[in-house]
Amino acid sequence: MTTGLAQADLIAVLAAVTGDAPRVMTVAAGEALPSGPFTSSHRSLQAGLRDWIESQTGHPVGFLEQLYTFADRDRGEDADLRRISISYLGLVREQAAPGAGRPEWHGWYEYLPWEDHRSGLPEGWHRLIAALNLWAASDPGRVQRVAHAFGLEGQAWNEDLVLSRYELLYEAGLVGEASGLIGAGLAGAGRAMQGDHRRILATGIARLRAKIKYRPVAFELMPESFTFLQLQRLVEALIGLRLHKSNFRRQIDQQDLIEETGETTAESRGRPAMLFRYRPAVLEARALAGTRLPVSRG
Amino acid sequence: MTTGLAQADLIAVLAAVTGDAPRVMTVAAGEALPSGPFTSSHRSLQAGLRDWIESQTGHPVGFLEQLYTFADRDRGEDADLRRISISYLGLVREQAAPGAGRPEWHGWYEYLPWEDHRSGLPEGWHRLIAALNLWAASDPGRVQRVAHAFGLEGQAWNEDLVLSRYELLYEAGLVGEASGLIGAGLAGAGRAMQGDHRRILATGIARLRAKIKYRPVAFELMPESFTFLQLQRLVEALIGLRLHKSNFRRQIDQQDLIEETGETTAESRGRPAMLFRYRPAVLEARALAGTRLPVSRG
DNA sequence: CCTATATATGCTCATTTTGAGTATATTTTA
DNA sequence: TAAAATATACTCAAAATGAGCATATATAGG
Repeated sequence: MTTGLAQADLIAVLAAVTGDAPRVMTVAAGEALPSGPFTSSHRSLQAGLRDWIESQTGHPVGFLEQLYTFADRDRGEDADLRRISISYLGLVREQAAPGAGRPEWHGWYEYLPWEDHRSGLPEGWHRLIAALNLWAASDPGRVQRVAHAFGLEGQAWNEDLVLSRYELLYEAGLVGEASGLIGAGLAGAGRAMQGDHRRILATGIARLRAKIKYRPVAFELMPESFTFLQLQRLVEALIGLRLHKSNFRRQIDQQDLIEETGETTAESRGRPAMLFRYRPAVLEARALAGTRLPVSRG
Repeated sequence: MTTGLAQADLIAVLAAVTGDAPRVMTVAAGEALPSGPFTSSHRSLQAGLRDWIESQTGHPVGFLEQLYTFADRDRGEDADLRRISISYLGLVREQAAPGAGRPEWHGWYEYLPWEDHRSGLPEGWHRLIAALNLWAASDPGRVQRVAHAFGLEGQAWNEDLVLSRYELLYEAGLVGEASGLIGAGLAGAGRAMQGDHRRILATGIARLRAKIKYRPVAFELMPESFTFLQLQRLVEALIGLRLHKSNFRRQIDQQDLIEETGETTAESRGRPAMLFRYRPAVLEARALAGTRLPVSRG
């Protein structure tokens, strides 16, 4: 056919953070991302998805951004009618699930355990790398790509390369979806999802990790008031790395992103921490990092 | 309807640079971006678009990346069947157009003249800003947004905010599309395009300007060998700003992105410049800028 | 009450990166 | 041969970053 008719779906990567566990909203007992047909009952994609998410989670979506549109033939069952999936990344302040449990939240490192480096190398890392290296050994190009994506052979671990890593594992047949068996596969290779949902999750995490460096998106996931350490733990959860405490502090308050509420926490032992709130007015006014280019003045 | 059936189109922002003029491929006498229905004769979106572009331009597309998927109701003529447009950004090394002229290349600042600050403030700038301010005056929020997007009132010009600026001009009714009249509008407000094509162009330019800061995409637009100044002029054309010559040099060769070919140019007067070539091998190996976060070692 | 421990917050300092400008080299043109 | 034009190389202050240490204020246990 040449008409361009297609079946259009929406699919969402909805992220929230509880304590130090980043989570993603799932359906089908944790084996799929929420999705559904794109109906014309809403003005726009964005507005429709927003309403739908709010009805599901019971809470407004602070941040919602289009991720990617997939339309590969092998995604469709019907050979004539193509399936187009438009994916979105949304950030919500997590709450107790409404209706006691329908949309389930799962820790996203269940699905991508090799992405969490907060406590050194994750469980199953060495076996996973060994298997990857075995697959790569025959081809110098593969060895190069694996070393780059996973930070081997003296190269630094780059937390943004989430999608490259997933794709390499997929090519190597090390994630369940590749063999068509959900839940199969190596220890350390994580839990599988239906179709290409885990790939979409990887895309969402990659986008979020990249974005957090130049846009204050972390605040979309925080409660109204919070301590510095809570903010740091949240960012660490998202990027899967530990941060340097006082340098993180310095960076945040140099940017004038937050202000004291005047109150302090009474929790835990140790000196009580000051509480801060986000200053959204600043967001628009700021130059937002921006240039790496040596712009000329005058 | 609730089936999610839709009419799917592809639309491309194809960019090239000639001398110091950035260009975009157009059809319909420069009033539209090239587009067409998405047919199932190709394995994937990307592959299909790539073939199509190569047949049109006669040259391979080096870089091709999905931009955004639009599906607003007001884009469709038929109320029942939604129209989904999947837009792409592609970079090509410009050549003489094949078939003597069918796909026309137009300088992209024809459409967005307020974006070119290489020679100070562009023509018509003051009238445009005056008109914007008039529109904004009634609402402090608008004043704030305009000042931020256009770098007024002490705020710095941020070359990445291409889309915000176009959207403000649209809201203010200062671009032709807003009134339904192509070619109408204020001097300095640029040439209009059909439908939302100019908005898609703005999206593409914004993406390219952002990307060039952390990915060596400029080389996709350069010839095989080139001088430092040619490279600088190309980057300046894309971001619409002048760069500091020796700092630009330093930045480029600190990154080991290029190497000498051993030859020099004989053109023009003055000392001949060394010729360089891009070292693509490095691309994969490099850490690619990355972190602005204070990652902790050990 | 005093001390050990835990957490929060502040400070220092060497190193690297950036911004801006100046100096030298090699060519063409008058 | 001098002047103009372009290319390439240095210099240096300011700002940002990375790493660690110091001080403040709480709790817990004796």
